[in-house]
Amino acid sequence: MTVRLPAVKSPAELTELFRQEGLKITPQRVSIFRVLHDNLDHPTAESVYDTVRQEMPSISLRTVYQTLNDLASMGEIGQLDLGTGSARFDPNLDSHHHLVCDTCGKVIDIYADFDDVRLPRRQLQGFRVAATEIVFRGQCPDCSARADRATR
Amino acid sequence: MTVRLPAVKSPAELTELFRQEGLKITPQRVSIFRVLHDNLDHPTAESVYDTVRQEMPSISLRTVYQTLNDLASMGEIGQLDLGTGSARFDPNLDSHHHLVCDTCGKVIDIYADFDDVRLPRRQLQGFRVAATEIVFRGQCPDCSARADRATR
DNA sequence: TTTCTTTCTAACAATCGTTGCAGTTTGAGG
DNA sequence: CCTCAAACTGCAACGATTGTTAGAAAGAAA
Repeated sequence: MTVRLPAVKSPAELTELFRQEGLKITPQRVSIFRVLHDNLDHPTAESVYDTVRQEMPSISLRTVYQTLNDLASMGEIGQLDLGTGSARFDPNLDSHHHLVCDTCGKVIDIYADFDDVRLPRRQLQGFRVAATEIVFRGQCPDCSARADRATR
Repeated sequence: MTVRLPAVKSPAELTELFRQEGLKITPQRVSIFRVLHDNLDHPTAESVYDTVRQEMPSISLRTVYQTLNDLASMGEIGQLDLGTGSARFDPNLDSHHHLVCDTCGKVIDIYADFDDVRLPRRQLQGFRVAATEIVFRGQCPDCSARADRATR
């Protein structure tokens, strides 16, 4: 098990990338880039929307989804489904794993390689494995405390 | 890494369990029990519905959801969200992991304990981990073949 | 700068999986 | 049988996400 560090792309870099792809640079997109860069969390489309709307109240949720999907298909951000109802976008591209609170939905990154999580060929049955995701599920300290209080 | 075997509960056992809980034994429920028992797959509510409907055309999708949720909250089946659009119910309760085809959504059980997948306390930050899920993502043999054919 | 083409955005409607609700039906104990 | 709480059905509603389209705006060319 090895420990590593996160890494994200800046708004300027993303802007340049869009330009190279022949995509237009709009204030909406730049705003979204900024929010993603300032956010090491795992925001939902809705939460990016809420943040962007503070500086650009007219933006539509549709545009946020569109831009996040574009970024995801360009491979610039990741997309997670952790069973919390809505998809989460992950500005952190490093291969990493997740610690999820089943009570409040909070998500924490785990930077660690579990080198021995490999399947023997016999179990693969011809599958080509492209990625291995590990999700640790449980309760965050806040929710644990709240639960303890309720039981008393 | 250790290898183990699956296990499921029979319709009779589930019936008995419901009786003990004071829940009624209805033909709908028994039908659903049977389908789950014959199914080592990871059916969606919709697919259980389709199967049950063959012998009981009048059953409603609502009832299927209801019963599956009941079973899940009694801890008799598991519930998975593997990002394939809809929730999957897992009649297999043994702790196990999953191999998912990102193209067609097929899910295969992996019976193996990865004993060394543990988080050091320093990374836990007070979290209580209740379960560890490992998802291997990739392409199943069928979809690989189809993709190869398309590229040629 | 003006014009033109192309792409984007906003608004709205539609879809999908799932759940809430209201009225009707039914299993199980008396 | 009867009764009655519990379960069933059908449908409406809901949250997340996507399709559509008219109008606006960006970038290129003149």
